[in-house]
Amino acid sequence: MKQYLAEKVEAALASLGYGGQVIPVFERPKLEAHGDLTTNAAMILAKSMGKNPRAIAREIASALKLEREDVVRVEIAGPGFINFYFADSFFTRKLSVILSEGSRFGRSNTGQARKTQVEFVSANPTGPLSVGHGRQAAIGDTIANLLEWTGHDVTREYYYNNAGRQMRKLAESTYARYQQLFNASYPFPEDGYQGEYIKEVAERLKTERGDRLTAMEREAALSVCKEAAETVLFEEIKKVLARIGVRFDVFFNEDSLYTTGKLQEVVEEFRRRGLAYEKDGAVWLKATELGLDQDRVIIKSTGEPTYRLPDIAYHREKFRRGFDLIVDIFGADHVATIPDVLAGVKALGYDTEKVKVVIHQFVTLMRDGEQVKMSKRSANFVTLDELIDEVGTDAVRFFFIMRSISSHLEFDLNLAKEQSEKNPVYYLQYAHARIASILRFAESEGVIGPDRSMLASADLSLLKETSELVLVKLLLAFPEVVSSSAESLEPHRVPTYLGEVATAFHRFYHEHRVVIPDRGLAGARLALCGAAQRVLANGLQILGISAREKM
RNA sequence: GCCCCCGUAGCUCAGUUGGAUAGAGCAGCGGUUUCCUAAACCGUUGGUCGGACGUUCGAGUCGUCUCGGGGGCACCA
Repeated sequence: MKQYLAEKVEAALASLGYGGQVIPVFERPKLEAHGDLTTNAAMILAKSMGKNPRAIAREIASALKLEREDVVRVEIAGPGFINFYFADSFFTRKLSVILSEGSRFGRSNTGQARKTQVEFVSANPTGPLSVGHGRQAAIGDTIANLLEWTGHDVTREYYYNNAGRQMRKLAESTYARYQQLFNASYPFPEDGYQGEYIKEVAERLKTERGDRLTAMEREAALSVCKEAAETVLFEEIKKVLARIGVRFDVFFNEDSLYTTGKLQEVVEEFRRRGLAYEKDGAVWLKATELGLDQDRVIIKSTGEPTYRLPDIAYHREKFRRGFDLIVDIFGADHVATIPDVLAGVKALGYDTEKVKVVIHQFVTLMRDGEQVKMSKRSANFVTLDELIDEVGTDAVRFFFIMRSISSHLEFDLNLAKEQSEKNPVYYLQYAHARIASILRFAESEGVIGPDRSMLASADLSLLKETSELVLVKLLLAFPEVVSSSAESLEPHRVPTYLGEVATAFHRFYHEHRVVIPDRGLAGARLALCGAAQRVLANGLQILGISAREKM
């Protein structure tokens, strides 16, 4: 419809001699009284022409040649908006599309099968996933879903490092806990990982290998400990991710960049371009030459790379693997590293416009109106696993997604657990279940058959009530919500929209009985119910939340 | 000192990429069920969009400054 109007308005503009000076853009007005679509083309034109916007709007409106019966009214309003009003039948007719497309309704091909990578979580296997990782997992997976729904060819990727200092510390911590099982006074490293999970790994080692590690050389034993800890922790991480419905296509090991010489290649490339130099025994990246405020070390004087070098090399690999769109999802604590990495990749000749960095803010857990203090050292550290235990997977995913990514997220544990109307997850699921119940009832009354195929043949023009039409229009907006949400990488728009759908449905349900003696109208209303259920189900699927038949 | 995010109703947050009279949920107050799920619906109270200046037909949205909260500025990741 936008397409049709755009053509007509452009033709009108051309006939008035305004051709090419403005591209008419249409949007849905906030207020229903302002029509179904509106354009501000006249106001934009007024600026460059120095004329009265309302006068131009009137010119355009009278030059419009609309032959369709779908547009019932064109109005000039406010400072110079041109508002278009469509016939109710235009909307109700399109409702059948929802039923015929079913689980595909809302999908589009705006992504044009572009090879897309979404990198998220990327936690090193040094401990259990935190609540913050949980938010990232939910955001990443939902963005990946949205990109799939808009026709991208998506790879979900997890980047991790099982080498380096942190893992060394993990090995030493595990080794110490293992030794303590035989000798309680064995010293624990000062900056070791305190968590209980380390003790569990040690116990497991004891079960599997007895005391044999105590007799081994320290380095050899450490290597066994490292491997054991890594294996156990990664299993745990994957298990928790699976609990909230997140799976990855690729686990990319940072270490592979070392063993295949990729890091060296990048350093050589920087040298060749005159962007690397040595100072104080370290290798520096001339970041100042790339527009940043200070040069950065990429290889320490010890010979070890800093995190920047592998990150740059990794991103270079992303490009080399042929991704057209690269989405990185990071927590707010990583913001500072991004400019360096992007500048480095750009210096290597890659188009960093293809990299979209999504930075999410932190999560605070609230219990009984008080903030739950979380620190890795203390005992009240809440893991993602524990959070899922407490509130369930649907609530976890919903709560992590419902706020905009750039906002701090206040996670109210009491609310998430509450099985009542206050809980926004239940509100959506209830709407879906309620519709399922209506359809079951209609079936038991013999109004529709078990396969529900007759919904598609209902006479939708019978839908004339306000609350019916409000719902119809909202349902038809779903594909646009999906595509704009995907394009802007803002998954929170989906739950916001679904909440509106649920509200519109509940209102319709409250005002009008569905299963009524008038079989024609009953059929139309059942079709509307079916369409609403479909939109809710598809939306919930994008969010990775279950759509329930009963509650 | 510098960089990033946030500041909108008592609380938690939306706000269609600069549009028309700033919205929702919760909390408060008042209503709705002989009927397909009341985990629902309706009405109502509540605002200097942190503040100042600017950009323009038009600013919650953009720019500069400022105040407050959070995060970050290593040869840690």
